Amino acid sequence: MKTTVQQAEQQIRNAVNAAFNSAISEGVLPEAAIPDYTVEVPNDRKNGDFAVNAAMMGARTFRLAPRKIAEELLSRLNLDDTFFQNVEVAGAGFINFFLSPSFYGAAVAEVLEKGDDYGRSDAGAGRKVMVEYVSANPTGPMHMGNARGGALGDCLASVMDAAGYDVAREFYVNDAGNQIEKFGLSLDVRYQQFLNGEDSVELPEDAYHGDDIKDHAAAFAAEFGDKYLAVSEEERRAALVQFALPKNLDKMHKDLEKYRIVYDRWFLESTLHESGEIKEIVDILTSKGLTYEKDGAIWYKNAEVMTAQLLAEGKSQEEIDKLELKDDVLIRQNGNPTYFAADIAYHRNKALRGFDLCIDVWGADHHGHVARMKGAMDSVGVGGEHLEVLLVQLVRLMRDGEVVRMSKRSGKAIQLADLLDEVPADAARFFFNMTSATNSMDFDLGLAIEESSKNPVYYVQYAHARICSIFRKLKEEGVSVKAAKMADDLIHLGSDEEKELIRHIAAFTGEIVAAADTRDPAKITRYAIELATLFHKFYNSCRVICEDEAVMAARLALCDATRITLKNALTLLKITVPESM
RNA sequence: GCGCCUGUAGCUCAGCUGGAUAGAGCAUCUGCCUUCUAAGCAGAGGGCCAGGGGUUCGAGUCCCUUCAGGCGCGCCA
Repeated sequence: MKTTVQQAEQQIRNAVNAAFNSAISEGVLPEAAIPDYTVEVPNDRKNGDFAVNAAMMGARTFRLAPRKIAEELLSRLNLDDTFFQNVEVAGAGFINFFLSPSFYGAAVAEVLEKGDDYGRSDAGAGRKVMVEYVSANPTGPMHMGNARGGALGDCLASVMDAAGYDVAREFYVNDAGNQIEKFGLSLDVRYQQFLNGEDSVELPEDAYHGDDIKDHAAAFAAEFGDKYLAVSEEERRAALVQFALPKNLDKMHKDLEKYRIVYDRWFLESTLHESGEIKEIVDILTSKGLTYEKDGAIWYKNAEVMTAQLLAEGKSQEEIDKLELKDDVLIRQNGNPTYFAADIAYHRNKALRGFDLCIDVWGADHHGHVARMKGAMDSVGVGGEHLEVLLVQLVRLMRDGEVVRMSKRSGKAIQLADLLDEVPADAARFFFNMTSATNSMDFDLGLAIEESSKNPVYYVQYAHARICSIFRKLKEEGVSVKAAKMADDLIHLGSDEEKELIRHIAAFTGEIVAAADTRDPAKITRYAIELATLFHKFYNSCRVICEDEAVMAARLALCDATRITLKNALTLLKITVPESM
């Protein structure tokens, strides 16, 4: 079912196309294809509610001045039975359309009718999409980058769901491989240091230096004493990992839940090792002649694959040479598969589960792996075009105007949990979702904590609470108003403030689709802010509770439509919608 | 050196597949509560859209180039 805005746009296209056809058949315009024009919303309302650039686009093919074409079209435009009451030619040849009251009534009625479903559409046509995000290393606590990636991935998943995709949320747990060995080693050293003193063993530079490791070791020692000093190093480390890893994962679950992120599935990397899927990857690549042995390791011919791909894309050999493409190790000299090998297996696994599209949210520092991952997916026969990587630029944490380093290993990192202790989840999610992922951002911790009441999230929530307050007051006073739900009842919504508010409300569905298409859920955050602004303006200029019952009924309907839209937008972002503040 | 991202108001950021006079919040200043929530509204100041070329009816937006900043180029993940 088309939204009111879509109907309006369709009406414009029908009228313009019909005008073109009759102008051509009358011989006023030469025989030619109708140009590919756009229907857009002008910045300045003086230029109409919608504008069409067809005359300019057609100037060349019709060999006529845009203005002249526009005039000819204008005289042939039929606006009967449309949402438009007026058209004009302006500027370089724009054809500007002005909405009639029927549109505003229809738009509000649409919201009231759809309620909680308002904003949802079937634009995504049920395509199966997986959004994988955060996927933080379980060897330590989550940091600010995870907080941003989490907000982005989670809201993107919601937005795509609302846009009609069949969405699954997933967390990839790196519970195997090198970093787990390093985790075990670090725990082991701390365990020995705890029992035998700081100087008994030295913690290697590249091990995990965070306090969380010490805490785990101490807890382990408290439970098992020095029992594990007697067993083999291998056994000791395995026991330590088995002790600490579930605790970390449990903490991650809890922290993310506090952040309102709940996954459909936590996918364990270890299952890929156990199932033999990683070995399968190596076998497939080997059977295609894409591996070789060197220095006791098995390598993947990334350079060869990438070169072929880039040549096919039209790149010159010279340009490709400059990239200095390198091959990658799949199986290390020690027999352990690399992260890369496991990751290929994981992405193949996703594709085989039937997802049409897999969106990975990665930190921007991983961008160098995007192309080779897609290439590798092609190589194992699951099509790299099904993978889309969303790179989130890094968050720079500021405190008192100074940059705080975010190294997980420094032990001084600000963790997601710390953030959520100080900043409400509403504010954190909203803040991280105001800036598009392509932009790096500064998160001023002091500002977020001390001045959180200045956060725009309150501004938006306040608009909602204000509306609820109006309805509450009516109820308290026992005033009953005949519901204005039909477009005809809403004819009284005629002020500029009312019309602007309605136009913005009417754009909600399209905004969600745009946010899904561009993978930019921050659009919805900004949409909500704008919606709140327009409501506050309306509220200050138009009294809702007033003498004229018909006006009051119409304005209450508009308030309700605004409330519904605000609620749906914030709910999409998993931000609470208070009824009073 | 090569690659990715970024450069718009004092600060943080919008600006949809190129459209008409470049926008908002914060900050600064001035007004508005005896009537629905002042966590609000109205108004003011503040800009060679980093610089330079090009493409066309038209460029903040597309292409080339220079400069500046961030990130990455491991048998790390």
